Amino acid sequence: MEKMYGIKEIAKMAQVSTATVSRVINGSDRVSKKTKKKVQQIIDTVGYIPNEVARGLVMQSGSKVVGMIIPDIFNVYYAEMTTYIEPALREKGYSLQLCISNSELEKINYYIDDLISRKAAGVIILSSALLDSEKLIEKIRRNLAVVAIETGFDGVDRICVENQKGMYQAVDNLIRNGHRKIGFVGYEFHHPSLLDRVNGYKKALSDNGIEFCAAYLVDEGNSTTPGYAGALKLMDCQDPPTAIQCMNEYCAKGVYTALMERGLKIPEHVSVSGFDGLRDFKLYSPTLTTAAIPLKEMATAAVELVLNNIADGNPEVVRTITFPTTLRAGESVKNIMPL
Amino acid sequence: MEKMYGIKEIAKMAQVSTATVSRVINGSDRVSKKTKKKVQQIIDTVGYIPNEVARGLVMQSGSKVVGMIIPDIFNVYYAEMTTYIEPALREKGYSLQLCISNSELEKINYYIDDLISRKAAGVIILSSALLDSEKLIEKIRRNLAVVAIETGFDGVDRICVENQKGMYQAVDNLIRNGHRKIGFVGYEFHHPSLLDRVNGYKKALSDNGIEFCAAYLVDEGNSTTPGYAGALKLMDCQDPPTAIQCMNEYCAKGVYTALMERGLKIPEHVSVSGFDGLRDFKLYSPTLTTAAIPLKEMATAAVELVLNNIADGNPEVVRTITFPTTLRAGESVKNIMPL
DNA sequence: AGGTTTTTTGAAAACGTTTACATTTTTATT
DNA sequence: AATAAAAATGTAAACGTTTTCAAAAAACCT
Repeated sequence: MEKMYGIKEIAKMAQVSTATVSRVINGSDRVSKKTKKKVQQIIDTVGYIPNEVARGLVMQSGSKVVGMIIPDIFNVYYAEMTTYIEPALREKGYSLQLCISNSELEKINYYIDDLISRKAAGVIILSSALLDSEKLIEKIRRNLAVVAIETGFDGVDRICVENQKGMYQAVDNLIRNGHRKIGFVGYEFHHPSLLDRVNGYKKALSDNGIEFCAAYLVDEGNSTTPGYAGALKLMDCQDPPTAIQCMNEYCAKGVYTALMERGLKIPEHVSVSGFDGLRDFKLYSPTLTTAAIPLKEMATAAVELVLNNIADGNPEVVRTITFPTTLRAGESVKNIMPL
Repeated sequence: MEKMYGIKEIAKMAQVSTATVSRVINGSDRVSKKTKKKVQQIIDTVGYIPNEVARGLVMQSGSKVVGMIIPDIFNVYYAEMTTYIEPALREKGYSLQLCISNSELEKINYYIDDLISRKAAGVIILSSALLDSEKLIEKIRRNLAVVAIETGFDGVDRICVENQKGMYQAVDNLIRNGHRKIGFVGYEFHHPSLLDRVNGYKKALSDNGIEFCAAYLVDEGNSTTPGYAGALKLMDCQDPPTAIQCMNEYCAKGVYTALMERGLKIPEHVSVSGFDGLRDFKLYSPTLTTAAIPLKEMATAAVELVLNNIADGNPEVVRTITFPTTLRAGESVKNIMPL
């Protein structure tokens, strides 16, 4: 990693001042065609690349980096988010610093300090856990443009999903297909969003005059293994449900496996309905009827918002953008309505 | 995003010089206990966080950032890599800049320039495509500590997998279980590693005196959908194979689905064998027999190597570290050897 | 006390840029 | 050809740190 050419060397070679070189680099300014050409030539031949660090220092612009704090890149929900956010940022000239938090407050703290000290321009926070450190939020707000996606963070701009309404629709759809015994797999409280979903389930039932049955609500966690276990548990009820609503698609995955192993066909024997609409699960067979979250739109909105906040500073009064889900019909729900 | 305290403000408040404050911040140096305490107190109360940008500039240390260029974060292979690499870097005080390339050379070029201009310390490159831009590699080598993982990059330190040997073992295992009609799903040439795997398959056959049958080699791509199609194609042979070896686990996923849909039990009717050993696919049922790549060890080695190169500069003569695979027995292979 | 060593501190340069302001050159106007 | 206006260029300060070197203060000897 030998000594790089700097603007000074370029200036000397071109026999102009560093100011002129700087102006050439940054295009815009007024430089004569002749010198511009001369300087550009030298820049090209030596392959000079401006030092963003120095630039950031003098311009007080911070480095054009946006941090993204996520619990886990392995979870396809976050992976898909990342897939959308990174290009959107890059398009605007920003780089993405990936920060994997495991939902640990300590790590989040570390990353925030890191981003601040690196003069990152902003941060997008995704978290599956409720965070409520007043001090942390204050620190973030003072130093970074910030937006949170579906997170318990209060006091910063947020991108949200209509979890309750979405779940209501999904369950209502089951009911409209004649189901009245509807199990719910994947309950676990560690995030308000999840609670909202369960409330949507309950509300759909009660609005349709169906009594909530505790045995139908399986609360063993919201990933694949609990989904698997949950489906088995439901099928072992003395009066098993005819349909299963899942907290998310990880659960649905487990439910599919469990039902298949039991020799129960979807949707002939049991209907299944999901939540999230992730790209990775589109290959299910039979295709899953699911309440799809507009992940891409959310990602775009988050980037837009954070860029806004970079430009204008975080707003005094926080904004919340809420996205609706869309019920995407698949083959996993059967109409059992008596004619 | 108000004006932050700088070292100057701290110095003024503490009534010392900036040099002293700097020394306190960086611990090590010789400062009297009294002043150290005084300064530290002020730092703590105002919540001063040093400006890494300025620090990087004067120290010529570059920013403590390592880029990671990957084709696609959605692919769990890369997601799992990322999961291991990020914490390993963080532990050493480095941040990860995520660069999603879609295997496009143009984007890779962009990211490299970006990393260089930001004075990143190094870059870890994963690529599913063969890259051979002499000029690009030269530029990388001159400006960044670099290591490539399983990539066609020549001329930089590399982390590799014994693809051929691994596939040989996997297929050999099928043969030892009595299979002689062995299909291969997922062939697609866009990377040397994949070719190596196919060669391993062929070699295992020939070493065991089994003639290679072109109809058994399905080359429609190496992801889930082609895996699905490939399995159907194989089963439609007039003399279908008794076992299917997959290029990777995405293929295996498709194969599983296809066989299930055909009502073919694994391993009773058809044995299936995979490659990669990714965490995400451990939930398969029946569990997949697979040639597992030591992803975590590779990630650790990559980080170690890149840190070495950050410290000592890229070596004159490139190093290659090759990792063996491990055959992980699951339930997907049945022994049909006649007794 | 006085001198010597050691410890602690500060002043100022340096890192690689951008930019306000001043100066020089070119162009336009008469 | 002289002058005014516009365009191009250069000088030097600034960004927030670290660090070298020198100076001041403290500690230790006789």
